[in-house]
Amino acid sequence: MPKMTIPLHGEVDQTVPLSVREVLARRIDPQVMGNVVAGRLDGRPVDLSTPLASDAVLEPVMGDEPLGLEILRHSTAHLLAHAVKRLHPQAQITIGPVIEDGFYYDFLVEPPFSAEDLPGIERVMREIVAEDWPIERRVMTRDEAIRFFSERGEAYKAEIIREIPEGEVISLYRQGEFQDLCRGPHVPSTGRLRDFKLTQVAGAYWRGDSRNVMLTRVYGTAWASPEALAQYLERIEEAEKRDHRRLAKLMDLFHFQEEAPGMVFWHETGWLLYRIIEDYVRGKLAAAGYREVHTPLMLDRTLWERSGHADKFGTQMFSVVVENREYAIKPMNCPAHVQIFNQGIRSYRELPLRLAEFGVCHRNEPSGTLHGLLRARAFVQDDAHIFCTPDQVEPEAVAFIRLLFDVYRDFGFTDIEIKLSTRPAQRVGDDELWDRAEQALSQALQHQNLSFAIQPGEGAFYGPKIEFSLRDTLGRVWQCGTLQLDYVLPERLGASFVNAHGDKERVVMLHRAILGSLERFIGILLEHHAGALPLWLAPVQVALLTITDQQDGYARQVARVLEQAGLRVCLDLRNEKIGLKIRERSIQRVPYLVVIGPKEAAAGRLAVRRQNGTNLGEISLENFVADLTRERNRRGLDVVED
RNA sequence: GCCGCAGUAACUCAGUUGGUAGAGUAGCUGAUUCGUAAUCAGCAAGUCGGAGGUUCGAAUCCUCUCUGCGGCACCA
Repeated sequence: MPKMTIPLHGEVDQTVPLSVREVLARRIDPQVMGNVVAGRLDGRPVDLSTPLASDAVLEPVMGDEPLGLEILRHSTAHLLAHAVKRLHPQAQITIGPVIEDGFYYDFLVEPPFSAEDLPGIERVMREIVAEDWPIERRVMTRDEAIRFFSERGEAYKAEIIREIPEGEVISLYRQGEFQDLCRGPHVPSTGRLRDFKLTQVAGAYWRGDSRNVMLTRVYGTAWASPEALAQYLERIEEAEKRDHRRLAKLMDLFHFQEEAPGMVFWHETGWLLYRIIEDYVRGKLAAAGYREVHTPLMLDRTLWERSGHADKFGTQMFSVVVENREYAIKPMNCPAHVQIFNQGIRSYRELPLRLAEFGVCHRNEPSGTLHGLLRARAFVQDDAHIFCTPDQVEPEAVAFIRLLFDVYRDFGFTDIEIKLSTRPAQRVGDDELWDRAEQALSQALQHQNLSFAIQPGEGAFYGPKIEFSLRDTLGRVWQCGTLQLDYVLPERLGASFVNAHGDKERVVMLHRAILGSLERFIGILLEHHAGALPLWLAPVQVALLTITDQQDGYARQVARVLEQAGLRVCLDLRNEKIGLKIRERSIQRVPYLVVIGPKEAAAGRLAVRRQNGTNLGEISLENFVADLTRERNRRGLDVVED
């Protein structure tokens, strides 16, 4: 409904104060009133029960607008806590905020809930809804509130109240026998909460700190209508269908197994995809003046001590002991690249020197974090280090950002988030150096009219950095690209050059990656496209499907022509029905399926259909090759014209 | 690493209170030569993640351990 604004002049009767609900009910159709969850008084969200004390401007807050949904979800979080307390009076309530698409509530409860407890909790929630308790606000002093919760054994609530700043109003909301500390506002009664579902349980640390106790977190979702709830649940299902680990099985790309946790077994088709991407980036880097190198997988521990990695990340490095020497498997390539830079005496004339490497890195990621390709222990980055003079930092940054956007566009990603992380409290280098470094990076971004967020204090101790994140079709954000300025590593590993005056000068290093880990990027790509990769990336681009063995000869000829045009072809001559062949290749996400029967063989043509089921009808081989070549070469710029 | 859950045939899963494992798909064999998302029949297939324990007897109960899944913390 259109936003309604009610100026209250003349509506407020000082002797008998009206509530927000009463005033709104005078203007709003009773049926519509059922969707009003709260009011906005001079722009401030308030409960419907709020008495109107003075003239103001009042608007209704509908359940399906963003603020209204937030209120619904927050009230549903209270409902959840209410149900939990009813089932487990000894449980302690802590916090229950609204999050994207839902809410959660953290409890201290022994033993912790498991997923089987959710239906029972949900049942009690629905009972409380049926009881339709009014939700009432009241205000307490700090001491009253602390005493109130302490007496009820709610130590966490009391702790939260102690930390509320002086002068802030402390309000509680009551529904039946349950009361919770809350700023509000809330829906007027529990009967208003209908379209919700508890989705999962998980452990979560009190205050997000792993040194604290682990609480039990219950996640839920709530919406303004059954349709909206159903739509959300469908969206979740859709996302599950896109899971890259599931797609990998269907498409026969890779697998994991117990003996190599977090490390990928790439199958033939998956490795083909991997090489397509690696070769593409390799070409881009070469064109941008990078030199590709290759360095050892493991290096003596002493080098990592000198570089500072052993100190900071030692526990996350794999190591091997042989003949009393300890080698650390590299978690990154940079110290090795410095070794290459350090061979001989470098002149300023050689700078900038850009060293790239597709080297396998290993990081002992904590076991609980592994997640298919998206968080692996062995991976390859499109990694490179630029050794340059301080003056070259900005132009190098500009060139890098251009290259990065070029690459992202080819992969079909245009929605990029940029964050600049500036000097942290713990850092090395003087302020003047940091001023210059931060300015070089931010000017490089501004130079290209890119908008970016600043994350103050989030830079690495050795220099500021820019992070580039992609937003995929499901709206999820993935950090991929990075550009980091580093003054420390050259210092620690003694990397310098001779400047134009013949003096030795410390070189500046830029760490940079565009895709980040190739493994992770492939996982993102698969989920982004639901496995249906753009033509240029598809490991198999065309499947030729024969109707009977009478067409084998013609199909072979067609395959040869397509292969000569540089297309990746699968020739399916099996004695199977065409329906089965189409089904299998569709599941494998082959972009183009070509049916070859007696008709096509006789006419020397092709019956073409897309992976998504669109039938393109009969095409000549010549036109087919031309169309596909064009589509392939367009890469990310392709707009499929159906 | 922490909390919860799970691990049964190549894959997806079923297997009531303990009584020596079952389906669909894939595979193999045979038949079928077929027009746009599953042709039919037969056969074969499992130390029930691993180790230990309880028991006359364990996929099932207990302990330990590994791996995976969902979160949390972490992510150079």
